Amino acid sequence: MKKILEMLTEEMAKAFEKAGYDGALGKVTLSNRPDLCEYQCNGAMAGAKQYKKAPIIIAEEVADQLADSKVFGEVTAVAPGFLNLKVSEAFLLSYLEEMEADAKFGLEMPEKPKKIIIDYGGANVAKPLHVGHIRAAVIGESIKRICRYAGHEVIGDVHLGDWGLQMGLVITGLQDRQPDLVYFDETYQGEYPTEAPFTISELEEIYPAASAKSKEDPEYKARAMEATRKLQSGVPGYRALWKHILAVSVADLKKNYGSLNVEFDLWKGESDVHDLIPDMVAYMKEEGYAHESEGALVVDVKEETDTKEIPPCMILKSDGASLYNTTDLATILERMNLYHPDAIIYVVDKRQDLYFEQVFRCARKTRLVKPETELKFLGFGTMNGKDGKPFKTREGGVMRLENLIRETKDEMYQKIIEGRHIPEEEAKQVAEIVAVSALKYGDLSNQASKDYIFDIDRFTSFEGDTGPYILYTIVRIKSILTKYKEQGGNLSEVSLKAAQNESEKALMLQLTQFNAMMAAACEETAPHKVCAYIYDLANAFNHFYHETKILGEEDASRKAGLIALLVLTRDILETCIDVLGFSAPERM
RNA sequence: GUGUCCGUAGCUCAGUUGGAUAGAGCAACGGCCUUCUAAGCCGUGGGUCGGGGGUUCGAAUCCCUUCGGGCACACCA
Repeated sequence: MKKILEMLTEEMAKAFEKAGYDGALGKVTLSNRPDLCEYQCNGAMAGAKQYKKAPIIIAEEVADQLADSKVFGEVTAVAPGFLNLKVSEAFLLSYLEEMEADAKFGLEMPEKPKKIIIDYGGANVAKPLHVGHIRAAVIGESIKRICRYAGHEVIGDVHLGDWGLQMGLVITGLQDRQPDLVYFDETYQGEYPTEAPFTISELEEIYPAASAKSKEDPEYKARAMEATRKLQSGVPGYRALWKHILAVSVADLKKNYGSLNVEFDLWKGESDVHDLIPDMVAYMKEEGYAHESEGALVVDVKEETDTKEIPPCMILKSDGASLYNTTDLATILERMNLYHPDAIIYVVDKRQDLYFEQVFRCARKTRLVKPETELKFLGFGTMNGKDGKPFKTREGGVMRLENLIRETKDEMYQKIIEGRHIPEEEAKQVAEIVAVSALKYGDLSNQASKDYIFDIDRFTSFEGDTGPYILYTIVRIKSILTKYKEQGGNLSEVSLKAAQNESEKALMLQLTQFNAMMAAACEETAPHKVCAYIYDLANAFNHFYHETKILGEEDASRKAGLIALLVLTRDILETCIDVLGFSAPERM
């Protein structure tokens, strides 16, 4: 289904042509003076020079051609040459009817859907998620859902940090605590236990302790490195232990991501590509892409057009060990082999911009990807505290994601029971749903690439541009629809009617923008556009709601028309919050 | 130093890709509930779009310059 602006532009282009001007001048845009008109066309001014005519003359001539337009209800030429436009109620109604009948509310599906992999986890095994992980999770999840809704095939990958020295540290730390574990007996031949010899909270204690110790004690670090080596070379006990660590960790991560409605299709990690590295490195050497520099193996990635210095992409350290670049490149290789994606999107802290630029260039140069494969870096900004500096706990430490979520839920719960009489169980459930909306909307309503200030009081507020406000609006609609059904109404028997007043028309016009908005949000990977849209839509609805009696409407046909409008509004709002990654309760 | 992003109301942020009088929310003030959820709606005040120059009919938006800030610059991830 065409976007409404496209249809209006076509109509306007015809009018320009009929009046003897270039149809390309007929571009219609949303009005920036809603007090004067709904849409506008500035083509007359653009064409003034070309035709050596006063813009207002051109505008008037074009307006004359639209006198009996079925699309525009009102066209006025205004000095110096604006064409101020209002659409006809009949056209608006037909547009909404078509939208309503469409499964995607008028959003056109791509002719060739793309296969997209989104890498948006970055969680590390044996380490708890902290606030730094929330943006990747929230933004990545939303982009995944937006692209999926827009008709693409999207695979979300958590890409765990499950390999390397950090695992060696955990294993060494564990060995000190439980030296008699069968896993450390290298002569052991039997089956290993299926139960892990530790819990997630023990794991979370072990890692920081081991990490701290290795920094001051070189001997300890050497042991950890040896453990890492044994793990990577496949010593059975170490592998078995590692599998336990992975399983216990992943279960915990799933729980935490799950509490934010974040789900991954793939739980792959750095370990999955370990075996691909030797061949990949050999290939890069053989083909002459990689060369030695200061003892390390690197691939030059600078280009002549660069204005800045781009350091080479390092493949192997001077001690021959692989590093982050190596696994990232091997991961690209694996993804291409297994999934043949058209695009890979990395939702990562924007500080890694240059690093990913190097990796992408290296992947292209060494032909790990096809020339047409898109590698996209979607960098997000830092989450800061009210002081504008990176978010910290009151004590100054890094806050665990779990705690942040819990605090937000507690805050929400307090607000919900304040001055209300809601059963405790329901209040708790609602608090969870609303808290997730507060956190996610607070994050997503900002442009991803910018830093933003995390303000729990603001995000959990029911007033203003917040998640709870959006949910409240949806709940209001649901409440009316429920009552309508209780009064014997049937939602499947209602049909839209032409707008009868300004607030109703404004709401309808806002609804028509859905497809264009969603297409832009997908194209630009910009969830904040969805937020801005639903905020406007919620405002338009609340304005309309205030002025219109719905259940009290006496004309049954008109009432059914209003109900149909409510249903469509609810569906659009719920579709939008769903792609943002949260949902609305029935009551609140 | 090089590169890069940013600077819009007291605070937090938009700004439809160059259009009319730069918009929201919060905070402040004033109205609206015997009527579908007032967690709402309506209104008032608040701006040299960091500064300067340019491009043109027209600039918060494009170019140059300058000031201020964030971030990144090969053996971490």
